[in-house]
Amino acid sequence: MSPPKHPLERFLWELTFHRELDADDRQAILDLPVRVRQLDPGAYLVREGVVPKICSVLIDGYAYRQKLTGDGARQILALCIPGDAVDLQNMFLNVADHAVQMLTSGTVADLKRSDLQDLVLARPAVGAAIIKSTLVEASILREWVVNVGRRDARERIAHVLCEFAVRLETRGLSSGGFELPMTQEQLADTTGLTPVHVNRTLKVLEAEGLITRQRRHIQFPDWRALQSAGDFSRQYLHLPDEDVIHDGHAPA
Amino acid sequence: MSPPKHPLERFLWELTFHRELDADDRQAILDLPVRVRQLDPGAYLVREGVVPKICSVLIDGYAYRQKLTGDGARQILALCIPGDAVDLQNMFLNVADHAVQMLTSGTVADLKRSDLQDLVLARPAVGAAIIKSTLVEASILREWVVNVGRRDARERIAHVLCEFAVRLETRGLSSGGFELPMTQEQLADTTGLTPVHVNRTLKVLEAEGLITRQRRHIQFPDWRALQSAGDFSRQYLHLPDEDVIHDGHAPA
DNA sequence: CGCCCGTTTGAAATAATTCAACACCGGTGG
DNA sequence: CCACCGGTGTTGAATTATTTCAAACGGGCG
Repeated sequence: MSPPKHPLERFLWELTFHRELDADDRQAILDLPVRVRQLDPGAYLVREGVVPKICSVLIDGYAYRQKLTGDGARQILALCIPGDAVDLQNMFLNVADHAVQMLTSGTVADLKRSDLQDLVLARPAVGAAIIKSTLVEASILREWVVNVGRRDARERIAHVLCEFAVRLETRGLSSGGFELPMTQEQLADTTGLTPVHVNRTLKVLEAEGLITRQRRHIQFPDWRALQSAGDFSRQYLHLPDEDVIHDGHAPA
Repeated sequence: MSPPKHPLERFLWELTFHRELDADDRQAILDLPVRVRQLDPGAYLVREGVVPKICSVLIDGYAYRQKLTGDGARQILALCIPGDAVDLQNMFLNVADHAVQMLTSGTVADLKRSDLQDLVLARPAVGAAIIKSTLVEASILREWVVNVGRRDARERIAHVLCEFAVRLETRGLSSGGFELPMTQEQLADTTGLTPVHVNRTLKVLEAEGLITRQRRHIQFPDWRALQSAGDFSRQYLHLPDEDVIHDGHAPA
Protein backbone atom coordinates (compact mmCIF):
# COMPACT_ATOMS: atom_id res chain seq x y z
CA MET A 1 0.00 0.00 0.00
CA SER A 2 2.98 2.36 0.33
CA PRO A 3 3.24 4.50 -2.78
CA PRO A 4 6.01 3.50 -5.18
CA LYS A 5 9.09 5.71 -5.25
CA HIS A 6 9.11 6.24 -8.98
CA PRO A 7 5.77 6.94 -10.63
CA LEU A 8 6.35 4.31 -13.31
CA GLU A 9 7.71 1.66 -11.01
CA ARG A 10 4.63 -0.49 -10.99
CA PHE A 11 4.16 -0.08 -14.72
CA LEU A 12 7.71 -1.26 -15.20
CA TRP A 13 7.08 -4.20 -12.94
CA GLU A 14 4.02 -5.16 -14.89
CA LEU A 15 5.93 -5.03 -18.18
CA THR A 16 8.75 -7.13 -16.74
CA PHE A 17 6.08 -9.63 -15.88
CA HIS A 18 5.43 -10.16 -19.53
CA ARG A 19 8.91 -9.89 -20.95
CA GLU A 20 12.38 -9.89 -19.54
CA LEU A 21 13.88 -6.41 -19.76
CA ASP A 22 17.54 -5.60 -19.32
CA ALA A 23 18.88 -2.76 -17.24
CA ASP A 24 18.96 -0.36 -20.18
CA ASP A 25 15.39 -1.15 -21.11
CA ARG A 26 14.27 -0.54 -17.57
CA GLN A 27 16.22 2.67 -17.28
CA ALA A 28 14.80 3.92 -20.56
CA ILE A 29 11.31 3.45 -19.17
CA LEU A 30 12.11 5.18 -15.92
CA ASP A 31 13.69 8.05 -17.85
CA LEU A 32 10.50 8.72 -19.75
CA PRO A 33 9.31 12.27 -19.09
CA VAL A 34 6.10 12.11 -17.10
CA ARG A 35 3.54 14.49 -15.82
CA VAL A 36 1.77 13.28 -12.71
CA ARG A 37 -1.85 14.24 -12.19
CA GLN A 38 -4.30 13.76 -9.37
CA LEU A 39 -7.78 12.78 -10.51
CA ASP A 40 -11.24 12.55 -9.01
CA PRO A 41 -13.68 9.68 -9.46
CA GLY A 42 -15.40 9.90 -12.81
CA ALA A 43 -12.64 11.90 -14.47
CA TYR A 44 -12.06 10.86 -18.06
CA LEU A 45 -8.68 9.47 -19.04
CA VAL A 46 -9.81 8.82 -22.60
CA ARG A 47 -12.94 9.85 -24.40
CA GLU A 48 -14.49 7.74 -27.11
CA GLY A 49 -13.93 9.10 -30.58
CA VAL A 50 -10.89 11.24 -29.94
CA VAL A 51 -7.17 10.74 -30.52
CA PRO A 52 -5.29 11.34 -27.31
CA LYS A 53 -1.80 12.73 -27.56
CA ILE A 54 -0.86 11.24 -24.24
CA CYS A 55 -0.91 7.79 -22.74
CA SER A 56 -1.68 7.67 -19.05
CA VAL A 57 -0.38 5.07 -16.66
CA LEU A 58 -2.34 4.42 -13.50
CA ILE A 59 -0.18 4.97 -10.46
CA ASP A 60 -2.80 4.86 -7.80
CA GLY A 61 -6.51 4.21 -7.73
CA TYR A 62 -8.72 2.36 -10.19
CA ALA A 63 -10.22 3.09 -13.57
CA TYR A 64 -12.48 1.31 -16.03
CA ARG A 65 -12.97 1.04 -19.76
CA GLN A 66 -16.49 1.73 -20.81
CA LYS A 67 -18.86 1.92 -23.72
CA LEU A 68 -22.42 3.16 -23.98
CA THR A 69 -25.18 1.67 -26.09
CA GLY A 70 -27.49 3.78 -28.19
CA ASP A 71 -30.10 3.92 -25.46
CA GLY A 72 -27.64 4.93 -22.79
CA ALA A 73 -26.92 1.62 -21.10
CA ARG A 74 -23.35 1.32 -19.96
CA GLN A 75 -21.09 -1.70 -20.24
CA ILE A 76 -17.81 -1.78 -18.40
CA LEU A 77 -15.17 -3.54 -20.48
CA ALA A 78 -12.17 -3.76 -18.22
CA LEU A 79 -10.93 -2.73 -14.83
CA CYS A 80 -7.62 -0.93 -14.72
CA ILE A 81 -5.46 -1.31 -11.65
CA PRO A 82 -2.29 0.52 -10.63
CA GLY A 83 0.48 -0.22 -13.09
CA ASP A 84 -1.86 -0.49 -16.09
CA ALA A 85 -1.29 1.72 -19.06
CA VAL A 86 -4.60 2.98 -20.16
CA ASP A 87 -3.95 3.88 -23.73
CA LEU A 88 -1.50 1.53 -25.30
CA GLN A 89 -3.76 0.72 -28.22
CA ASN A 90 -3.87 4.34 -29.18
CA MET A 91 -0.21 4.22 -30.03
CA PHE A 92 -1.32 2.40 -33.16
CA LEU A 93 -5.01 3.11 -33.58
CA ASN A 94 -6.10 6.55 -34.56
CA VAL A 95 -9.32 6.89 -32.71
CA ALA A 96 -10.34 5.68 -29.26
CA ASP A 97 -13.18 3.20 -29.62
CA HIS A 98 -14.11 3.40 -25.96
CA ALA A 99 -13.79 5.68 -22.97
CA VAL A 100 -11.68 5.26 -19.87
CA GLN A 101 -12.84 6.81 -16.64
CA MET A 102 -11.56 6.92 -13.08
CA LEU A 103 -13.43 4.61 -10.76
CA THR A 104 -11.93 6.04 -7.60
CA SER A 105 -9.78 9.06 -7.03
CA GLY A 106 -6.17 8.42 -7.86
CA THR A 107 -3.10 9.58 -9.65
CA VAL A 108 -1.85 8.94 -13.16
CA ALA A 109 1.40 9.55 -15.00
CA ASP A 110 0.97 10.98 -18.48
CA LEU A 111 3.43 9.91 -21.14
CA LYS A 112 3.77 11.61 -24.50
CA ARG A 113 2.54 9.31 -27.22
CA SER A 114 5.57 10.16 -29.32
CA ASP A 115 7.97 9.41 -26.47
CA LEU A 116 6.43 6.00 -26.13
CA GLN A 117 6.64 5.39 -29.85
CA ASP A 118 10.29 6.37 -29.89
CA LEU A 119 10.97 4.09 -26.96
CA VAL A 120 9.36 1.14 -28.66
CA LEU A 121 11.44 1.73 -31.79
CA ALA A 122 14.66 2.14 -29.85
CA ARG A 123 14.05 -0.83 -27.55
CA PRO A 124 12.30 -3.75 -29.19
CA ALA A 125 12.15 -5.68 -25.93
CA VAL A 126 10.00 -2.93 -24.47
CA GLY A 127 7.84 -3.07 -27.56
CA ALA A 128 7.44 -6.79 -27.13
CA ALA A 129 6.45 -6.37 -23.49
CA ILE A 130 3.86 -3.77 -24.44
CA ILE A 131 2.42 -5.95 -27.17
CA LYS A 132 2.21 -8.89 -24.83
CA SER A 133 0.41 -6.86 -22.25
CA THR A 134 -2.19 -5.74 -24.81
CA LEU A 135 -2.60 -9.36 -25.90
CA VAL A 136 -3.27 -10.41 -22.34
CA GLU A 137 -5.87 -7.69 -22.17
CA ALA A 138 -7.48 -9.18 -25.26
CA SER A 139 -7.50 -12.57 -23.59
CA ILE A 140 -9.29 -11.10 -20.60
CA LEU A 141 -11.78 -9.53 -22.96
CA ARG A 142 -12.51 -12.94 -24.44
CA GLU A 143 -13.16 -14.32 -21.00
CA TRP A 144 -15.52 -11.44 -20.33
CA VAL A 145 -17.50 -12.28 -23.45
CA VAL A 146 -17.86 -15.79 -22.08
CA ASN A 147 -18.77 -14.40 -18.70
CA VAL A 148 -21.64 -12.20 -19.80
CA GLY A 149 -22.63 -14.49 -22.65
CA ARG A 150 -22.78 -17.87 -21.00
CA ARG A 151 -22.84 -17.59 -17.22
CA ASP A 152 -25.67 -16.77 -14.85
CA ALA A 153 -25.62 -13.92 -12.38
CA ARG A 154 -24.00 -15.85 -9.54
CA GLU A 155 -21.24 -17.19 -11.74
CA ARG A 156 -20.61 -13.84 -13.37
CA ILE A 157 -20.16 -12.00 -10.12
CA ALA A 158 -18.06 -14.72 -8.54
CA HIS A 159 -15.90 -14.73 -11.65
CA VAL A 160 -15.34 -11.00 -11.64
CA LEU A 161 -14.44 -11.10 -7.96
CA CYS A 162 -11.95 -13.90 -8.56
CA GLU A 163 -10.33 -12.16 -11.49
CA PHE A 164 -10.00 -8.92 -9.63
CA ALA A 165 -8.60 -10.63 -6.56
CA VAL A 166 -5.98 -12.51 -8.55
CA ARG A 167 -4.92 -9.49 -10.53
CA LEU A 168 -4.55 -7.44 -7.36
CA GLU A 169 -2.64 -10.16 -5.58
CA THR A 170 -0.16 -10.67 -8.37
CA ARG A 171 0.70 -7.00 -8.08
CA GLY A 172 0.92 -7.15 -4.35
CA LEU A 173 -2.08 -4.90 -3.92
CA SER A 174 -4.13 -7.17 -1.68
CA SER A 175 -4.27 -10.57 -0.17
CA GLY A 176 -7.18 -12.69 0.93
CA GLY A 177 -9.66 -9.93 0.35
CA PHE A 178 -9.91 -6.39 -0.89
CA GLU A 179 -11.79 -3.16 -0.90
CA LEU A 180 -14.12 -3.43 -3.86
CA PRO A 181 -13.60 -0.07 -5.51
CA MET A 182 -17.03 0.15 -7.07
CA THR A 183 -20.68 0.54 -6.34
CA GLN A 184 -23.08 -2.29 -6.99
CA GLU A 185 -24.35 -0.34 -9.94
CA GLN A 186 -20.89 -0.35 -11.49
CA LEU A 187 -20.56 -4.03 -10.73
CA ALA A 188 -23.85 -4.46 -12.56
CA ASP A 189 -22.41 -2.65 -15.55
CA THR A 190 -19.41 -4.94 -15.63
CA THR A 191 -21.50 -8.09 -15.42
CA GLY A 192 -24.33 -7.04 -17.70
CA LEU A 193 -26.86 -7.19 -14.88
CA THR A 194 -29.13 -4.87 -12.96
CA PRO A 195 -28.01 -3.20 -9.74
CA VAL A 196 -30.79 -4.82 -7.78
CA HIS A 197 -29.99 -8.23 -9.10
CA VAL A 198 -26.34 -7.72 -8.24
CA ASN A 199 -27.41 -6.89 -4.75
CA ARG A 200 -29.50 -10.01 -4.38
CA THR A 201 -26.76 -12.15 -5.89
CA LEU A 202 -24.13 -10.77 -3.56
CA LYS A 203 -26.36 -11.73 -0.67
CA VAL A 204 -26.66 -15.22 -2.07
CA LEU A 205 -22.88 -15.54 -2.30
CA GLU A 206 -22.66 -14.26 1.24
CA ALA A 207 -25.31 -16.65 2.49
CA GLU A 208 -23.47 -19.51 0.84
CA GLY A 209 -20.33 -18.58 2.73
CA LEU A 210 -18.38 -17.78 -0.43
CA ILE A 211 -17.74 -14.17 0.48
CA THR A 212 -18.03 -11.96 3.49
CA ARG A 213 -18.79 -8.29 3.22
CA GLN A 214 -18.48 -5.38 5.54
CA ARG A 215 -19.47 -2.34 3.59
CA ARG A 216 -17.37 -2.73 0.41
CA HIS A 217 -14.68 -4.81 1.91
CA ILE A 218 -14.88 -8.29 0.47
CA GLN A 219 -13.16 -11.37 1.84
CA PHE A 220 -13.05 -14.94 0.66
CA PRO A 221 -13.55 -17.45 3.46
CA ASP A 222 -13.53 -20.25 0.91
CA TRP A 223 -11.43 -19.21 -2.04
CA ARG A 224 -11.55 -22.61 -3.65
CA ALA A 225 -15.33 -22.70 -3.58
CA LEU A 226 -15.60 -19.17 -4.92
CA GLN A 227 -13.41 -20.03 -7.88
CA SER A 228 -15.54 -23.00 -8.63
CA ALA A 229 -18.76 -20.99 -8.25
CA GLY A 230 -17.36 -18.49 -10.72
CA ASP A 231 -16.03 -21.14 -13.12
CA PHE A 232 -12.75 -19.33 -12.71
CA SER A 233 -9.41 -20.58 -13.88
CA ARG A 234 -6.46 -18.23 -14.07
CA GLN A 235 -5.12 -19.62 -17.30
CA TYR A 236 -6.51 -16.80 -19.41
CA LEU A 237 -4.61 -14.22 -17.38
CA HIS A 238 -1.35 -15.58 -18.79
CA LEU A 239 0.44 -15.09 -15.51
CA PRO A 240 4.06 -16.10 -15.62
CA ASP A 241 4.16 -18.21 -12.47
CA GLU A 242 1.77 -19.72 -10.02
CA ASP A 243 1.45 -17.30 -7.16
CA VAL A 244 -0.74 -18.64 -4.44
CA ILE A 245 -3.79 -16.82 -3.27
CA HIS A 246 -4.81 -17.45 0.29
CA ASP A 247 -8.15 -17.88 1.93
CA GLY A 248 -9.26 -14.92 3.94
CA HIS A 249 -8.71 -16.56 7.27
CA ALA A 250 -6.22 -19.24 6.43
CA PRO A 251 -3.22 -17.88 4.56
CA ALA A 252 -1.35 -20.99 3.44
CA MET B 1 -15.77 -15.09 -55.35
CA SER B 2 -12.89 -16.17 -57.64
CA PRO B 3 -10.08 -17.67 -55.57
CA PRO B 4 -7.07 -15.40 -55.13
CA LYS B 5 -4.02 -16.24 -57.21
CA HIS B 6 -1.59 -16.25 -54.31
CA PRO B 7 -2.73 -17.95 -51.11
CA LEU B 8 -1.73 -14.99 -48.98
CA GLU B 9 -3.14 -12.36 -51.27
CA ARG B 10 -6.17 -11.56 -49.18
CA PHE B 11 -4.12 -11.62 -45.98
CA LEU B 12 -1.78 -9.11 -47.55
CA TRP B 13 -4.69 -6.98 -48.59
CA GLU B 14 -6.06 -7.01 -45.09
CA LEU B 15 -2.72 -5.96 -43.63
CA THR B 16 -2.38 -3.16 -46.16
CA PHE B 17 -5.74 -2.02 -44.96
CA HIS B 18 -4.24 -1.28 -41.59
CA ARG B 19 -0.84 0.01 -42.56
CA GLU B 20 0.81 1.14 -45.73
CA LEU B 21 3.33 -1.43 -46.91
CA ASP B 22 5.97 -0.82 -49.53
CA ALA B 23 6.77 -3.19 -52.37
CA ASP B 24 9.50 -4.94 -50.40
CA ASP B 25 7.20 -5.47 -47.43
CA ARG B 26 4.56 -6.94 -49.65
CA GLN B 27 6.98 -9.16 -51.47
CA ALA B 28 8.39 -10.43 -48.19
CA ILE B 29 4.93 -11.51 -47.15
CA LEU B 30 4.23 -13.21 -50.44
CA ASP B 31 7.59 -14.98 -50.22
CA LEU B 32 6.71 -16.57 -46.90
CA PRO B 33 6.83 -20.35 -47.20
CA VAL B 34 3.31 -21.70 -46.84
CA ARG B 35 1.65 -25.03 -46.68
CA VAL B 36 -1.92 -25.03 -47.92
CA ARG B 37 -4.42 -27.35 -46.33
CA GLN B 38 -8.00 -28.24 -47.05
CA LEU B 39 -10.18 -28.53 -43.94
CA ASP B 40 -13.61 -29.85 -43.06
CA PRO B 41 -16.16 -28.09 -40.86
CA GLY B 42 -15.32 -28.51 -37.21
CA ALA B 43 -11.61 -29.06 -37.81
CA TYR B 44 -9.46 -27.40 -35.17
CA LEU B 45 -7.01 -24.69 -36.20
CA VAL B 46 -5.95 -24.07 -32.62
CA ARG B 47 -6.71 -25.97 -29.48
CA GLU B 48 -7.01 -24.27 -26.11
CA GLY B 49 -4.03 -24.84 -23.88
CA VAL B 50 -1.43 -25.73 -26.48
CA VAL B 51 1.36 -23.76 -28.15
CA PRO B 52 1.00 -23.98 -31.89
CA LYS B 53 4.18 -23.86 -33.93
CA ILE B 54 2.29 -22.60 -36.93
CA CYS B 55 0.05 -19.67 -37.66
CA SER B 56 -2.74 -20.36 -40.09
CA VAL B 57 -4.22 -17.81 -42.44
CA LEU B 58 -7.73 -18.39 -43.70
CA ILE B 59 -7.81 -18.46 -47.48
CA ASP B 60 -11.28 -19.73 -48.02
CA GLY B 61 -14.20 -20.58 -45.79
CA TYR B 62 -15.00 -19.39 -42.27
CA ALA B 63 -13.78 -20.20 -38.79
CA TYR B 64 -14.61 -19.11 -35.27
CA ARG B 65 -12.86 -18.55 -31.97
CA GLN B 66 -14.47 -20.39 -29.15
CA LYS B 67 -14.34 -21.08 -25.44
CA LEU B 68 -16.23 -23.53 -23.28
CA THR B 69 -17.50 -22.94 -19.78
CA GLY B 70 -17.09 -25.46 -17.01
CA ASP B 71 -20.49 -26.96 -17.64
CA GLY B 72 -19.95 -27.28 -21.36
CA ALA B 73 -21.71 -24.23 -22.70
CA ARG B 74 -19.97 -22.73 -25.68
CA GLN B 75 -19.35 -19.08 -26.41
CA ILE B 76 -18.16 -17.99 -29.81
CA LEU B 77 -15.72 -15.10 -29.49
CA ALA B 78 -15.02 -14.06 -33.04
CA LEU B 79 -15.76 -14.97 -36.59
CA CYS B 80 -12.79 -15.36 -38.89
CA ILE B 81 -13.24 -14.60 -42.56
CA PRO B 82 -10.90 -15.19 -45.50
CA GLY B 83 -7.76 -13.12 -45.07
CA ASP B 84 -7.75 -13.37 -41.30
CA ALA B 85 -4.73 -14.77 -39.56
CA VAL B 86 -5.94 -17.06 -36.88
CA ASP B 87 -3.02 -17.14 -34.55
CA LEU B 88 -1.26 -13.84 -34.44
CA GLN B 89 -1.43 -13.57 -30.67
CA ASN B 90 0.47 -16.80 -30.33
CA MET B 91 3.50 -15.14 -31.82
CA PHE B 92 3.89 -13.53 -28.41
CA LEU B 93 1.77 -15.52 -26.01
CA ASN B 94 2.92 -18.96 -25.03
CA VAL B 95 -0.34 -20.76 -24.65
CA ALA B 96 -3.57 -20.52 -26.60
CA ASP B 97 -6.31 -19.29 -24.31
CA HIS B 98 -9.08 -20.32 -26.69
CA ALA B 99 -9.75 -22.69 -29.55
CA VAL B 100 -10.26 -21.89 -33.21
CA GLN B 101 -12.40 -24.17 -35.30
CA MET B 102 -13.56 -24.26 -38.90
CA LEU B 103 -17.15 -23.17 -39.32
CA THR B 104 -17.41 -24.34 -42.91
CA SER B 105 -15.08 -26.36 -45.03
CA GLY B 106 -12.27 -24.27 -46.41
CA THR B 107 -8.58 -23.90 -46.98
CA VAL B 108 -5.86 -22.39 -44.87
CA ALA B 109 -2.24 -21.45 -45.40
CA ASP B 110 0.08 -22.44 -42.58
CA LEU B 111 2.98 -20.16 -41.77
CA LYS B 112 5.83 -21.14 -39.52
CA ARG B 113 5.73 -19.13 -36.32
CA SER B 114 9.46 -18.47 -36.58
CA ASP B 115 9.15 -17.26 -40.18
CA LEU B 116 6.55 -14.78 -39.07
CA GLN B 117 8.69 -13.64 -36.16
CA ASP B 118 11.68 -13.13 -38.43
CA LEU B 119 9.55 -11.19 -40.86
CA VAL B 120 8.29 -8.88 -38.16
CA LEU B 121 11.84 -8.20 -37.01
CA ALA B 122 13.12 -7.60 -40.52
CA ARG B 123 10.19 -5.43 -41.61
CA PRO B 124 8.82 -3.21 -38.85
CA ALA B 125 6.03 -1.94 -41.09
CA VAL B 126 4.70 -5.47 -41.33
CA GLY B 127 4.95 -5.76 -37.58
CA ALA B 128 2.98 -2.57 -37.20
CA ALA B 129 0.30 -3.83 -39.56
CA ILE B 130 0.02 -7.06 -37.59
CA ILE B 131 -0.22 -5.25 -34.30
CA LYS B 132 -2.87 -2.97 -35.66
CA SER B 133 -4.89 -5.86 -36.87
CA THR B 134 -4.79 -7.53 -33.45
CA LEU B 135 -5.83 -4.24 -31.88
CA VAL B 136 -8.81 -4.02 -34.17
CA GLU B 137 -9.72 -7.52 -33.12
CA ALA B 138 -9.60 -6.37 -29.51
CA SER B 139 -11.90 -3.50 -30.38
CA ILE B 140 -14.37 -5.92 -31.89
CA LEU B 141 -14.15 -7.99 -28.74
CA ARG B 142 -15.08 -4.95 -26.69
CA GLU B 143 -18.10 -4.39 -28.85
CA TRP B 144 -19.08 -8.02 -28.35
CA VAL B 145 -18.94 -7.59 -24.60
CA VAL B 146 -21.35 -4.70 -25.00
CA ASN B 147 -23.48 -6.77 -27.33
CA VAL B 148 -24.00 -9.72 -25.03
CA GLY B 149 -23.90 -7.62 -21.87
CA ARG B 150 -26.27 -4.82 -22.66
CA ARG B 151 -28.44 -5.60 -25.63
CA ASP B 152 -31.54 -7.74 -25.95
CA ALA B 153 -31.89 -10.65 -28.33
CA ARG B 154 -33.17 -8.65 -31.28
CA GLU B 155 -30.42 -6.08 -30.99
CA ARG B 156 -27.73 -8.70 -30.53
CA ILE B 157 -28.65 -10.63 -33.62
CA ALA B 158 -29.12 -7.56 -35.75
CA HIS B 159 -25.76 -6.31 -34.57
CA VAL B 160 -23.94 -9.52 -35.41
CA LEU B 161 -25.53 -9.55 -38.85
CA CYS B 162 -24.48 -5.96 -39.48
CA GLU B 163 -20.93 -6.55 -38.35
CA PHE B 164 -20.57 -9.64 -40.45
CA ALA B 165 -22.03 -7.94 -43.49
CA VAL B 166 -19.73 -4.96 -43.22
CA ARG B 167 -16.64 -7.08 -42.69
CA LEU B 168 -17.48 -9.21 -45.69
CA GLU B 169 -18.23 -6.23 -47.87
CA THR B 170 -15.02 -4.44 -47.07
CA ARG B 171 -13.18 -7.51 -48.28
CA GLY B 172 -15.29 -7.79 -51.38
CA LEU B 173 -16.82 -11.06 -50.24
CA SER B 174 -20.45 -10.06 -50.46
CA SER B 175 -22.76 -7.20 -51.14
CA GLY B 176 -26.27 -6.50 -50.01
CA GLY B 177 -26.65 -9.92 -48.44
CA PHE B 178 -24.73 -13.08 -47.77
CA GLU B 179 -24.83 -16.76 -47.09
CA LEU B 180 -24.81 -17.01 -43.32
CA PRO B 181 -22.18 -19.67 -42.78
CA MET B 182 -23.60 -20.96 -39.52
CA THR B 183 -26.48 -22.79 -37.97
CA GLN B 184 -28.88 -21.04 -35.66
CA GLU B 185 -27.27 -22.93 -32.82
CA GLN B 186 -23.91 -21.39 -33.65
CA LEU B 187 -25.53 -18.00 -33.96
CA ALA B 188 -26.93 -18.62 -30.50
CA ASP B 189 -23.44 -19.33 -29.22
CA THR B 190 -22.14 -16.08 -30.65
CA THR B 191 -24.96 -14.03 -29.13
CA GLY B 192 -25.20 -15.76 -25.78
CA LEU B 193 -28.73 -16.94 -26.49
CA THR B 194 -30.60 -20.20 -26.98
CA PRO B 195 -31.09 -21.71 -30.42
CA VAL B 196 -34.84 -21.55 -30.12
CA HIS B 197 -34.75 -17.95 -29.07
CA VAL B 198 -32.50 -17.14 -31.99
CA ASN B 199 -35.03 -18.77 -34.23
CA ARG B 200 -37.90 -16.75 -32.86
CA THR B 201 -35.90 -13.57 -33.02
CA LEU B 202 -34.88 -14.13 -36.62
CA LYS B 203 -38.54 -14.47 -37.47
CA VAL B 204 -39.25 -11.22 -35.70
CA LEU B 205 -36.57 -9.45 -37.73
CA GLU B 206 -38.03 -11.00 -40.84
CA ALA B 207 -41.57 -9.99 -39.92
CA GLU B 208 -40.35 -6.45 -39.34
CA GLY B 209 -38.90 -6.38 -42.83
CA LEU B 210 -35.34 -5.93 -41.60
CA ILE B 211 -34.07 -9.11 -43.19
CA THR B 212 -35.22 -11.66 -45.69
CA ARG B 213 -34.19 -15.27 -45.52
CA GLN B 214 -34.21 -18.14 -47.90
CA ARG B 215 -32.60 -21.04 -46.18
CA ARG B 216 -29.37 -19.46 -44.85
CA HIS B 217 -29.16 -16.72 -47.37
CA ILE B 218 -29.78 -13.41 -45.67
CA GLN B 219 -30.55 -10.14 -47.37
CA PHE B 220 -31.14 -6.67 -46.01
CA PRO B 221 -34.09 -4.92 -47.60
CA ASP B 222 -33.62 -2.01 -45.22
CA TRP B 223 -30.00 -1.79 -44.27
CA ARG B 224 -30.42 1.50 -42.46
CA ALA B 225 -33.16 0.14 -40.25
CA LEU B 226 -31.22 -3.02 -39.49
CA GLN B 227 -28.25 -1.01 -38.33
CA SER B 228 -30.44 1.00 -36.08
CA ALA B 229 -32.16 -2.11 -34.73
CA GLY B 230 -28.76 -3.55 -33.93
CA ASP B 231 -27.40 -0.31 -32.48
CA PHE B 232 -24.64 -0.75 -34.99
CA SER B 233 -22.05 1.83 -35.88
CA ARG B 234 -18.97 0.80 -37.80
CA GLN B 235 -16.64 3.02 -35.85
CA TYR B 236 -15.29 0.19 -33.73
CA LEU B 237 -14.16 -1.71 -36.82
CA HIS B 238 -11.53 0.98 -37.44
CA LEU B 239 -12.03 0.78 -41.17
CA PRO B 240 -9.78 3.11 -43.10
CA ASP B 241 -12.38 4.66 -45.37
CA GLU B 242 -16.10 4.85 -45.68
CA ASP B 243 -17.13 2.14 -48.10
CA VAL B 244 -20.80 2.17 -48.78
CA ILE B 245 -22.93 -0.84 -48.13
CA HIS B 246 -26.02 -1.10 -50.25
CA ASP B 247 -29.52 -2.18 -49.53
CA GLY B 248 -30.41 -5.57 -50.87
CA HIS B 249 -32.70 -4.27 -53.57
CA ALA B 250 -31.53 -0.70 -53.96
CA PRO B 251 -27.78 -0.45 -54.43
CA ALA B 252 -27.06 3.26 -54.08
C1' DC C 1 -29.86 17.21 11.96
C1' DG C 2 -31.04 16.20 7.61
C1' DC C 3 -29.66 15.10 3.09
C1' DC C 4 -27.91 12.24 -0.53
C1' DC C 5 -26.02 8.43 -2.49
C1' DG C 6 -25.89 3.75 -2.39
C1' DT C 7 -27.93 -0.36 -0.60
C1' DT C 8 -31.73 -3.39 0.54
C1' DT C 9 -36.26 -5.45 0.06
C1' DG C 10 -40.81 -6.70 -2.10
C1' DA C 11 -44.12 -7.57 -5.72
C1' DA C 12 -45.34 -7.66 -10.53
C1' DA C 13 -43.89 -7.92 -15.21
C1' DT C 14 -41.00 -9.66 -18.91
C1' DA C 15 -37.39 -11.73 -21.58
C1' DA C 16 -35.38 -15.73 -22.33
C1' DT C 17 -35.00 -20.69 -21.29
C1' DT C 18 -36.42 -25.34 -21.10
C1' DC C 19 -38.63 -29.29 -22.71
C1' DA C 20 -40.92 -31.51 -26.10
C1' DA C 21 -42.86 -32.38 -30.38
C1' DC C 22 -43.02 -31.80 -35.13
C1' DA C 23 -41.59 -30.27 -39.95
C1' DC C 24 -38.23 -29.83 -43.41
C1' DC C 25 -34.40 -30.88 -46.39
C1' DG C 26 -30.55 -33.19 -48.52
C1' DG C 27 -28.26 -37.35 -48.57
C1' DT C 28 -27.90 -42.40 -48.37
C1' DG C 29 -28.97 -46.88 -49.12
C1' DG C 30 -32.29 -50.35 -50.19
C1' DC D 1 -37.36 -44.28 -57.04
C1' DC D 2 -38.72 -44.17 -52.65
C1' DA D 3 -38.03 -44.64 -47.64
C1' DC D 4 -35.63 -43.49 -44.13
C1' DC D 5 -32.26 -40.81 -41.41
C1' DG D 6 -29.87 -37.19 -38.98
C1' DG D 7 -29.19 -32.64 -38.56
C1' DT D 8 -31.46 -28.25 -38.61
C1' DG D 9 -35.23 -25.36 -38.24
C1' DT D 10 -39.96 -24.29 -36.27
C1' DT D 11 -43.61 -24.04 -32.92
C1' DG D 12 -46.13 -24.30 -28.36
C1' DA D 13 -46.64 -24.31 -23.39
C1' DA D 14 -44.70 -24.09 -18.88
C1' DT D 15 -40.90 -22.47 -16.09
C1' DT D 16 -37.28 -19.57 -14.58
C1' DA D 17 -33.94 -15.91 -14.30
C1' DT D 18 -33.72 -11.36 -14.47
C1' DT D 19 -35.79 -6.83 -14.83
C1' DT D 20 -38.66 -3.16 -13.52
C1' DC D 21 -40.82 -0.18 -10.43
C1' DA D 22 -41.28 1.46 -6.06
C1' DA D 23 -40.40 2.20 -1.52
C1' DA D 24 -37.60 2.07 2.65
C1' DC D 25 -33.23 1.98 4.83
C1' DG D 26 -28.47 3.23 6.22
C1' DG D 27 -24.46 5.64 6.79
C1' DG D 28 -21.29 9.35 5.93
C1' DC D 29 -20.98 14.30 5.39
C1' DG D 30 -21.97 19.17 5.17
